[in-house]
Amino acid sequence: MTIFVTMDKLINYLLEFGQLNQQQIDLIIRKVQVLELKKGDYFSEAGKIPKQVAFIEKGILRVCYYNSKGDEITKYFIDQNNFAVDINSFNQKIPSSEYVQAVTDCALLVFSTESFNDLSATIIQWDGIINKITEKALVEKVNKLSPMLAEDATTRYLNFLEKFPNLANRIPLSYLASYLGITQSSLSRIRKSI
Amino acid sequence: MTIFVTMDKLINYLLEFGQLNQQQIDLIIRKVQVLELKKGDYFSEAGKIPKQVAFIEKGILRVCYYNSKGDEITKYFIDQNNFAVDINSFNQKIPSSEYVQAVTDCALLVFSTESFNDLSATIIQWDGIINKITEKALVEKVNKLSPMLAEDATTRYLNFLEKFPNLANRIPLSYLASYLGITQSSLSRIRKSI
DNA sequence: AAAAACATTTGCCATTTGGCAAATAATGAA
DNA sequence: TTCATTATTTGCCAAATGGCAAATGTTTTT
Repeated sequence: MTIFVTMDKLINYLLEFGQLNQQQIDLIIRKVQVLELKKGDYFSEAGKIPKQVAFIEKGILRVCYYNSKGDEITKYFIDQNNFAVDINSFNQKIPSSEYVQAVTDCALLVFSTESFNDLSATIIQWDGIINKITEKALVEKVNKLSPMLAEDATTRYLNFLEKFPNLANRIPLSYLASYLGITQSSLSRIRKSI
Repeated sequence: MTIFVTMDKLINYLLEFGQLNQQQIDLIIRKVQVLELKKGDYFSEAGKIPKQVAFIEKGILRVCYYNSKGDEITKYFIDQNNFAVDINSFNQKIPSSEYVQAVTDCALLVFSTESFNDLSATIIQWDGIINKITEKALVEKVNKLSPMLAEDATTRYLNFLEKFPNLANRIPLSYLASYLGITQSSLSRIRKSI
């Protein structure tokens, strides 16, 4: 069964960062492939060179890695209507130490590296738009992570609830706990106390 | 008394991110102003639209803000040989809610917004170089912040010592404690226990 | 040098969070 | 449905960190 997916969200998103005429928009749409992931599927895996850039049309991804103690840590979640790029290795063509997993069923709009480069060569505004998008995404991550250190676990959990209201009860506790920097049991107790 | 400052570090830094011919380099050098800050001086202040971009030739800056409880929080430190830009408001021309302060005596190489725009218009590679620099700086911040949540305070302190070996004892405890997400007294105890 | 202002350490105790294992609940497979 | 697997909750106690105020140490000013 295939879900009905349009390019509208992607195009509107791109247009927030720069102008594109209809011809350019058509070109972009032709380079996109729809990829559907089931909850739990991987979009990219550690140790491989990530070769794709994706716009999340629907669903939520998480980026994670194993720390030195061997615990799996969720570095951050990426909500729909955002791009998912491996910030560490997309540019450098080095293997990633992180992997990207679907937290819920997802519909992704995927650009292969080649299409991406084609667009960069064909559409003069492309690089500028992508840079703005990347910078904005990174700034948001910094702004989200930075205050977390100064807040206690309960506050961090409440903030998460605000950002992803209907997610907290649909994902494994372990995903969320490692993102919040606490253990599963602590998160369980925090939940109870609210 | 004026300290002797050359443009070498700045130019070498820029050249890591793109090619520049001698004529372009001269142009850049002509746009730069040397600004010396004493320990404790402010480079930019909250509530104002930051109008400058600076390369830290020597010294260390910190970016900080007041949280909802009114505590002053050090968001991050910026070491010499890096650019200091207000990531939130440089592009948007909105007032910053953060301020930037010299943690040690500093020598900054400052571009006014106008010079910066001139260079952008004159040197074709300029925007690309600056984008790469900005992205790299942001990625480093994310990568530094993200694991901090998963580590205990002692580990965070030890990591800081590694990154800024000769700084920890020369700055107020409060700067460092708020960066590490703990109280002054806790940091004091952690120090003792090492 | 003395005083004042500021920064750091310490004691005491409360609160938060972790670690581990067992109990319970939820999910998925046969 | 029933069994097996996996996820979550809970109890118990230990460890980490916070809050506050007093003591001590350091720096700056007069």
